[in-house]
Amino acid sequence: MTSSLNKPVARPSIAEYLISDILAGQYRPGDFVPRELDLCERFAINRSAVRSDLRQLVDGGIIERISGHGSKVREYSQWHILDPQVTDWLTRYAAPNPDIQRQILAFRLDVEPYVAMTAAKRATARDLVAIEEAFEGLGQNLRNATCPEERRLHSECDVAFHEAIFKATHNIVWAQLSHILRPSIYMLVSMSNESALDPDESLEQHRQLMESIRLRRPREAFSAAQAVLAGTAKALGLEDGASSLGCSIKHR
Amino acid sequence: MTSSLNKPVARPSIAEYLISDILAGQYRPGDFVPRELDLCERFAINRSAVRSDLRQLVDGGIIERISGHGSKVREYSQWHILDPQVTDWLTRYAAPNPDIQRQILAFRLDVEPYVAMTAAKRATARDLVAIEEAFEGLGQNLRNATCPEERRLHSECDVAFHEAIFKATHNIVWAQLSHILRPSIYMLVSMSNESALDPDESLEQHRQLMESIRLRRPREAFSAAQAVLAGTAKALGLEDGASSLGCSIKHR
DNA sequence: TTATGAGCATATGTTCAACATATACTTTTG
DNA sequence: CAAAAGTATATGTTGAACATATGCTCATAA
Repeated sequence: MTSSLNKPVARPSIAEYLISDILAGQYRPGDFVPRELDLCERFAINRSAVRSDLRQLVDGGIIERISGHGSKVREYSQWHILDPQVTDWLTRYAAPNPDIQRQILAFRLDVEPYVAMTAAKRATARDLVAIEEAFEGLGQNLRNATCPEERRLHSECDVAFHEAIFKATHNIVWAQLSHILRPSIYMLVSMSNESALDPDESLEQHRQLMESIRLRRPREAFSAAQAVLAGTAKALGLEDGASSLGCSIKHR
Repeated sequence: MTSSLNKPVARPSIAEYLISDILAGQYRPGDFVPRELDLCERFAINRSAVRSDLRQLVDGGIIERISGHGSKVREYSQWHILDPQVTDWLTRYAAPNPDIQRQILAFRLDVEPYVAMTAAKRATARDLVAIEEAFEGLGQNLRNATCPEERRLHSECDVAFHEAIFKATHNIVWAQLSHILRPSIYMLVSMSNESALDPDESLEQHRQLMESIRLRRPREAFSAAQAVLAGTAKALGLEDGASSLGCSIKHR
């Protein structure tokens, strides 16, 4: 019975422990992590569990296993940063590399205006409901920036807002991509919401984006999405990189 | 010694067997696949191996495991079609759903012109080498459409061509996305290359795309990429869906 | 002295069997 | 007839034994 209460807590998996150490610089690309048997002893679990966790790291492109030798940390560029699991780890266990932040933001700047534009053409009433509900949540959890729980809710709604727009394209690839990007987006909005920025302005930008989609004005939706992301970039102090990349979509 | 020769052949994994049966309609969404012990007996392997393979299917979002009950096939919409493994299975074991083809093509129509445009702005000499090498390969394996091996090579080069352009954006997210899209792109180019279409025209379209990137003409690259994809759509007989979606990028 | 190969130490890869837990169905009892 | 207890059956977890791959050491011969 009590064990059922402990279960949800879940042991911080060895994967998470190792990720944490890797991101902290304890093990760097090219280094070898401790061998399986040492990990077994250290965490007092069996080898099957260790190997299961190590496999997660392999799937994420984070380590490379060499038979009879050990598990080597791969170069950062090899990591599967579009793997939801990997991005989730990055979100929780690292102040991610600013360069990675910038590149993810640059990618969103490339992509989201188009997604918004497509959504403006194809969104159904049901899609609008989802977008609107997320927007309501944004407004409700706006003020109490002091409470961590409120902040978390606000970020969740922000993510849900963007996710609903992806879904409104009615293209499975975009929809799936939104799932993949979810942790990345969460990371970016969390960080940007912590920054000191006018919340009312941000809310207004989101509102304009939503309205453009509702009124089926693709070009306005395009611009509105750009504005929202520009706000995020500004909050993160990444305007430079963002603007230099933003040019890739200012051609309309 | 001989075993080392047999290894590369590899047993068709249970995952592949099940996928094949699922795609053939043997097991449909909502159905349960045979239980683990039956699969053990059927393929004469141990349960660990079976479970390992089933886990692959779970990772791909294809089945859902219910403790104490069985493994249920999930709805197609739940499948992780951006997972390279999944798309690879789809490529090899199914004449994929035409609707999925259309949506993937629609996605590429949304995305690749932008990727090409960005590549035209940022491509280095080294990037151009990769693009050019792939293009050379395209030309060399053009004529002998009779030989399956030549056809395979041609498709490989086509994929490499697109992949090199993704890489030339110098954005890790686009680069990773190219890896994820790789099997999908391979599937599409293979099918389009089997269709009767003027190979010289296709080659010329690729050449124009390459030249636009070399000469740093983003807007031309944008149009050229559209042309290449339009050719693919035409070859697949998907012009309708493609054009209805293509409007999402005809706004320049 | 150096290059090569056999053999050994060590690490990961694979398989197997036993036990734990979760779910569905059946039976029993009020 | 309904609810609860019990049972059957499936998946989940664990631990040990064995197989294979890799790197290192040492002996031997050119």
